[in-house]
Amino acid sequence: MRPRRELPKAYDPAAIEERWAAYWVEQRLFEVKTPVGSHERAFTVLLPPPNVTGNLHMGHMFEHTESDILVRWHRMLGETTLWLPGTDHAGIATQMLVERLLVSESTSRQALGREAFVERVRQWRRYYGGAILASMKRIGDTVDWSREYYTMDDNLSVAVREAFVRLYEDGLIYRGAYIVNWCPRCQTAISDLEVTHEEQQGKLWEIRYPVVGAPGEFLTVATTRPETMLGDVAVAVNPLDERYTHLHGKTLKLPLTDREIPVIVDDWVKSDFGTGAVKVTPAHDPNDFAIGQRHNLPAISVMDEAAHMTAEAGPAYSGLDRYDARKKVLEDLDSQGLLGAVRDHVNAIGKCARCQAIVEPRLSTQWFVAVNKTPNKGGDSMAEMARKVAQPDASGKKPIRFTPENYEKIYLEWMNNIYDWCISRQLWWGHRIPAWHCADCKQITVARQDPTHCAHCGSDQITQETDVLDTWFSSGLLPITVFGWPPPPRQSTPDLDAFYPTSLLVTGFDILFFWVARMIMLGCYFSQDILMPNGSRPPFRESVPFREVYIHALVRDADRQKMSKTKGNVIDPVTIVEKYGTDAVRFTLASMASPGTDIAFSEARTEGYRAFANKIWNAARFIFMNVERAREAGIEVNSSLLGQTPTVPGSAPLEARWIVARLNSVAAAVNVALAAYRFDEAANLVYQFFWGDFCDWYLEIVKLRLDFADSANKPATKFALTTLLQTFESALRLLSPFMPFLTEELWHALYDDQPPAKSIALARYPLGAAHNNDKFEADFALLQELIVSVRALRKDLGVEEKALVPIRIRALSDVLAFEENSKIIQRLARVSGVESVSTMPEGAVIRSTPQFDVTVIYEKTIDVAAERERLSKELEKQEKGLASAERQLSNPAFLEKAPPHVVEGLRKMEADTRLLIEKTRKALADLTQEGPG
RNA sequence: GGGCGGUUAGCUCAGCCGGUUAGAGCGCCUGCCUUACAAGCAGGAGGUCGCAGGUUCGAGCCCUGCACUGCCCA
Repeated sequence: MRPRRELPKAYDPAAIEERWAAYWVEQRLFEVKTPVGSHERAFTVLLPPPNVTGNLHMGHMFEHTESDILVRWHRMLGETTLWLPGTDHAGIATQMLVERLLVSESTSRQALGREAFVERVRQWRRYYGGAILASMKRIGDTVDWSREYYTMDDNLSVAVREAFVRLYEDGLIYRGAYIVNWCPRCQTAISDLEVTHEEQQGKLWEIRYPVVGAPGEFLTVATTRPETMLGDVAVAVNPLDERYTHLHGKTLKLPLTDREIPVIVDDWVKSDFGTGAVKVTPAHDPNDFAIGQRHNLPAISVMDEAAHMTAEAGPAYSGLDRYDARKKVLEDLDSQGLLGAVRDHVNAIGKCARCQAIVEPRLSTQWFVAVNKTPNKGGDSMAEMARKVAQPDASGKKPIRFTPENYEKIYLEWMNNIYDWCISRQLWWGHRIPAWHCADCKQITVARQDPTHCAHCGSDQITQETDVLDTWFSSGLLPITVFGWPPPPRQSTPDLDAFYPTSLLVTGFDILFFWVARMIMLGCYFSQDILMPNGSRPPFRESVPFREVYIHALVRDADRQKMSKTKGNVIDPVTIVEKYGTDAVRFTLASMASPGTDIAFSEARTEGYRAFANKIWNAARFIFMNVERAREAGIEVNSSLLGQTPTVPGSAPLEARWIVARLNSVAAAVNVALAAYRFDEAANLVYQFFWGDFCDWYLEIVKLRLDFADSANKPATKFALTTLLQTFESALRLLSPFMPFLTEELWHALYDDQPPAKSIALARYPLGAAHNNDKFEADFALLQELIVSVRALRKDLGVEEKALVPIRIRALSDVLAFEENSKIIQRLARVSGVESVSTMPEGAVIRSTPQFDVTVIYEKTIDVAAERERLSKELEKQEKGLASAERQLSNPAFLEKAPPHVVEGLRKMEADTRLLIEKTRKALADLTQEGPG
């Protein structure tokens, strides 16, 4: 063993991170060949495709940190581990961005034409679309870059088309006129999920509609959107509302137009809202649309794609923007005396999630997936399948497990109320719908290959549908398409066999419905048709796209505010990474990631974890220094002894037995924590072990053993050095998933650049032994307690930091009396000599535990008042504890009902506390007697 | 309006589905440049677990109500 280089005194992440990041990619360490014929299950994770238009933000950093920790952990457990990266084409976002670019070039997509525009987007994506992928490389994500996918790749596009055609053939895709959420800025339909609702102070206007044939009589309606009245086709009232019974079946004159509209009755109308009479505009409101359907009413569109009034709105309004139209409508109504009361009214307004434009409900013809419909070929509807994933199957297990558990409920709640999914978008960028409209017979031809003739009448007057598919349609298919779907008929593909279902999906709550639910619906639906080798359908639990879903939290700023560009509180992870190092940022995020709680990202914490990295760095410097000294003394540790968790004989020094025991129990606990997605627990365990145990105690004691003098006991020195190296090497592996850069650097250095594998990420993770470590840990805890007591006594007595002082111990345990251990006490508590006595000297200032009393021999007197206060406080606490213990122990019901170990523990506590109280009282009395005042 | 979550030390959070005297990191106070580390070492202060009831031998944890707060859906 000969560490190759002197390490700089302070850890500088910038000096090593880019080098290792590049090394991991260049060496193709995390590429996975498809295992063939293996029955071992691979650990497979599909990365939620980041938006090609974006940059890495804190949310990604967090998601990737958690994913990478799990992926590295599984890989180090020896599993075939595949983390699959890629990007989706983000239809609306990308098109918006490129269109904006075109505007700056004084052109437009319309001027370019569809083909040229699409080519332009492809170009843009090639040059600028990889920002997040580049950042992923920089932060060390161990994905398999050889399998990177892009949803617009040819093979994936073919798959998307195949999926569409199959669903169409199965009767699950239809085209229909519906009210959709229309973004007048993006000029496309968007799904319900892409609309965000905001409360806003608006107004509720009352408008008087004259009753036909009853001069001077009006029916007053209330509306938040007066401009849509131009498209009214009826006024509805509740059938039970007696105020309007006399108007049932009457006709009204629609103001500002020359139309007459009927009064209809419908249960949906709430009598206590507004005036109890609601105008019905089927073309511009989803509820009105439903009423229109029920009552066979026409729908009149008074706005166009850009939310400008159409000719249908009448010559006075045609061409006006919707808000200008509102103003004018109100003015005109007012001037005709038809405007009634105006009230303030808070209403929720829908905005486009992409561009923030106010969404306009719009009647248009769109393509839908019928998620609640039984397919032609039989079997469950998509929604039924999607609900089944959360129900225990014959084996008693749920096909998909959600973490945190409550997301299962949220998921099911949505799935139970799901509507048909609008999958068409009026964009140019995306998968164009493979449907052709026939000019002659008006029928639709849907085909895998571009057709030349109508499948119904044979006409060649066919044109392709101009709409493209919702991006989520293609990303919903990813769990199967990335593995080569569609396979040849009724067969599978090697990748599907090896990797489907994937093991885990790590994602954010915000795309639970957008993406997770769609993957489940589409994944279950299509994989049911992939027959097993024996020709039967796969069991349902093998059809799900992933076995586990882990929903991570949201990263907020230090004040718990959601990060947003408009607030200007966005923390750029790359900036933070450059400042503190990737490892420190990763560790911060991991240590704060307790399930179900959002993270308030704190730079102070990151600073703390940079200090942690530095601590480990310096521990390594110390160790390497000693390896060098050992070599000079002719002691060398063979590197083949490293690489596994050390074991030590019972005859080894206490600190060696202890640190190995700690390593084992911590490693075991870390594995348990990671299995439960408790990143915070896992990180804190490693932190505590490395700093609190290894550095603060073990290293300080091991200094005693690293004696390289000629006169030294060489085998003992060599043993100490070996255990030190083994423990450190194991601890590096334990830490590696959390701090991959630092551990990679030190691991290579430890092996003098001749490590047993190309990367620590390919070494084995410490599992920890289950054997009983409690004895060594308890023995050592006693020693620690003694040392801390002496240090505290020294402070109380005002002993100078450097001074060595003798101590006296009265100990019940022989652990404290061992010759070897007294050396430890001397070094760590700066003691010149340990005297073991059977009674404590009278009047000495003493620290006591049930196990021992200790005093420091020093002439200086202590601050009597402070000491009295401390002792009194302690006594009070002890007495309180004793009282509570006595209360319980004297309660027969407690003795009868409480489990034995609790009663037992409380008895011991009671006895210990009694002893301590006695000691504390005596100390107080002595203090009063002896104290100079 | 419906649903879900949160309220524990100055701050950010744990507290393993009821069990001994409630923990951590950061911050704070005091003393130390002890040759791995001042991004450090050592010692310390700090909490009636949001409020009010209830269940229990036993409640930070379970139940009810209230207050405050966040999120999702309509």
